[in-house]
Amino acid sequence: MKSSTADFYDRVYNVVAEIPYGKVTSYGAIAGYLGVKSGARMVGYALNNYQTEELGFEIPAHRVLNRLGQLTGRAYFEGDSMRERLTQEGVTFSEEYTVDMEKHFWDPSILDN
DNA sequence: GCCTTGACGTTAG
DNA sequence: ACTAACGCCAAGG
Repeated sequence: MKSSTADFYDRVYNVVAEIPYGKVTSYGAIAGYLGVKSGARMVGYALNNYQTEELGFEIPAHRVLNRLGQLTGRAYFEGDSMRERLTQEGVTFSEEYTVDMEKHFWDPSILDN
């Protein structure tokens, strides 16, 4: 099978779409799950590309944070919609723009189980 | 076709 | 413990 970049993006969207309500994960976790350990930046790039392309179904990109739980992509959302959505889902913040991922972290690996 | 930038992560100082 | 730099891969200029 041929591994193209579009494939990688598609898998990113698929994984992100599986993130449960009130849970969050990191770019690195997704990249690692997809087998591209050093592709954390590509995950974020994929999400950015998704917003512009818009494939037809929405994905909870606001539940994807960096490994520190910081909402690094909040600038790409309207105002504080990212933080507001997470708060609305019951996600707690250790700081204004830092999620307490110790309690809400979701590991993509559970998809294999 | 080369150089810069970027929703990250790890290692070195 | 904190800050700086490098590595990673893809896209745009």
